[in-house]
Amino acid sequence: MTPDPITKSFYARPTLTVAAELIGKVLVHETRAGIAAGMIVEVEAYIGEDDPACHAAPGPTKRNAPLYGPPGHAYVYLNYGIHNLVNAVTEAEGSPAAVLIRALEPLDGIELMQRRRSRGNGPVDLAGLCRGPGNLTQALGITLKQNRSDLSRGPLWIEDRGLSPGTASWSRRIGIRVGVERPWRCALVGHPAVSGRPPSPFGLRRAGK
DNA sequence: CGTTCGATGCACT
DNA sequence: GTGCATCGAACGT
Repeated sequence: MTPDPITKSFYARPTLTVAAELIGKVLVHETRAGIAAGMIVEVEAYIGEDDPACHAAPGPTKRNAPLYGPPGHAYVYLNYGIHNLVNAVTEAEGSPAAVLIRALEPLDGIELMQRRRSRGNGPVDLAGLCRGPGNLTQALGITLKQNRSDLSRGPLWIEDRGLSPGTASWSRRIGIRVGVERPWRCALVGHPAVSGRPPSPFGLRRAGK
């Protein structure tokens, strides 16, 4: 028996609550190629126009419109011209906030995911298959077509299989230049699929010309 | 080990 | 024209 997709009321709550409870849930994407799924092991919260790292910081734009839309929908966008990143919209309509899915433990469709991630070189090891927000969307075949899609209907959804994920803890968000101080990243302690970029002591990088 | 840098597309100013 | 919620190869130590 396959569990039903998590419904809208789950997402229509404070973003930090949703983020914490998404750990251990299962992200599933079904395409013509088949089903691919993994347990969520790492997320980050982006909350409101006051959060400088949130895409809603400049106020409503064409790009961030899904953040202002109904909770329980996907916000997918292209980053660095290469990577699709997937979020679950939270809170309420008009309250721009979302949870970024950063890493999964592969569960279903592993061969399919290997194929999608394969760069023609060697195979990707299991722990690295869905580690990092850009890698997991590639493995699941998530693209901009899934932007604004309803996560309670599919073909992209999140379900509760009653897994016992282990202990999660909060830390600083990764890979952003502003709003770094907010400890809004939630990840399973010691899980091999969690993306670990240790913070460099001098993270400043000057873009030369 | 560590850090740097190129690839790449699109929204935003 | 600029700047990313990234990734991984290519360096240096």
